[in-house]
Amino acid sequence: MTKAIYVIDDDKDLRESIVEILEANDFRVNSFANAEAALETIQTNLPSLVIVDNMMPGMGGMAFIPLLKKEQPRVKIIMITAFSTVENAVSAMKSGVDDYLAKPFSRDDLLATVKRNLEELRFEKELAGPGMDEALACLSNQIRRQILTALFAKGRMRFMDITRHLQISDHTKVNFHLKNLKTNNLISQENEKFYSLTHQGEKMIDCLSLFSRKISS
Amino acid sequence: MTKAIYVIDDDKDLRESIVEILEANDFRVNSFANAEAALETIQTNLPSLVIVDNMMPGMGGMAFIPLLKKEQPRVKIIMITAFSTVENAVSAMKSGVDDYLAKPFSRDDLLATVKRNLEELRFEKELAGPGMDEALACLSNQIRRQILTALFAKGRMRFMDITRHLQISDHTKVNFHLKNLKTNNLISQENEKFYSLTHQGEKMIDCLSLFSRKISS
DNA sequence: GTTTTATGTGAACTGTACTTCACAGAAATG
DNA sequence: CATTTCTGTGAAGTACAGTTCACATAAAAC
Repeated sequence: MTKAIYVIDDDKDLRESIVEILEANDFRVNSFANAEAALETIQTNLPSLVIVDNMMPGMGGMAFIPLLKKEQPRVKIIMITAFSTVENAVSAMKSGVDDYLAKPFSRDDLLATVKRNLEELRFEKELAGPGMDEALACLSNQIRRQILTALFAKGRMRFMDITRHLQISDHTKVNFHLKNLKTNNLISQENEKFYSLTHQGEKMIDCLSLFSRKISS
Repeated sequence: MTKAIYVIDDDKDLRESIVEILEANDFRVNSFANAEAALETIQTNLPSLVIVDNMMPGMGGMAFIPLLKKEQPRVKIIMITAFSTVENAVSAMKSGVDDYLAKPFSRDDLLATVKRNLEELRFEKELAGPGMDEALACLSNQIRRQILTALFAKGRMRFMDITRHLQISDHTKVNFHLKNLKTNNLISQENEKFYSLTHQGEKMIDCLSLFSRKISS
């Protein structure tokens, strides 16, 4: 379920040639002759990337960007500029333009720019994902990491075994962190007794080990 | 700078044969005929692993363990048991014994057990390291991750560019997280203007990307 | 040169993570 | 059966992370 690319340009020839190039590379494209038309469709079909000419009759590209961002904040915007001048580049950057295509541009320029921005978007989405906050916060506690490594080494342990292994006098503290780990699906409890790592938990051990190597190197 | 292994056994023959095996494998070994002698030395030369017989005249292995743990909480303890009975195994586990060697044991038994426990220790130390807490806590915030990915994509950005890119209205919030990232050496600021990723920061991007793949898989 | 934008600092406030304490039923142990 | 150990829950308190607000100075724009 890849999201759409919008192409917005009043120049029919250029617009159709862009659409043709993108569709030949299996992108899903919607094209519009002006910004107003694009805004009408945006509610029903959110784009992940927009290619827009900054010089257009009616609403120009610059006026269009804030409205677009309001509907789809994470969209990537590529602006087509007639002359690659410094002034509009700076002001457009401030409005949230992510990339430029200076006319004239080649087929390869277009494809490279589009692909690069889509890749950036994928990357940003990946790292902003909702699970990341919880997972990293869960691992950012030393006691919880110690529980994970203990379970990794011993395989399965009972509650008080873990508590003693960590040399923690207050067992309720351990219980707190165990619940946290269980909530995050890193450990599981069998028969109301033995705690052990889940598959997710084992993967986190991998991550942590790689992590510490990166940090110390 | 590898830490020492203590061998504590009143049986002179067994003790010396253990020492010989370990030293032949390049371990640094201190040997003692009784627990009291070991405790005298422990202050000046902290062991990372202790092999102790549980049946000894004077202080037995069981009484020795809490005193040992008090001095060196993270030490790994391997207990030599005459008969591998269930009862003392359970009670010793509760005292913090990490592993057993049931008499008689082979040279390979000994070496495998020692190596396994030292490896466990190294692993635990690695993941409990002081830098891990801060690094993971730093990355557990979505805004900070977004800053990192933005800097990764754009290379270098000014303060307000970052703020706008994240669509955050309150710039002081961004400043807060920037300071945090700077404190953790993930980003740096050149010429009082441009922020960019440090080498550490780039490595964290790697980690995060691997991390998200592990989580979603 | 006046105004706006950029880039911050420090204090107050808020919410969340973590700890500690008091208690309590189930299980094991003697 | 009495007692200790195991395994928890829930409330209260504490520390820290994160937010928001008020303000301030330097640079840029007009």
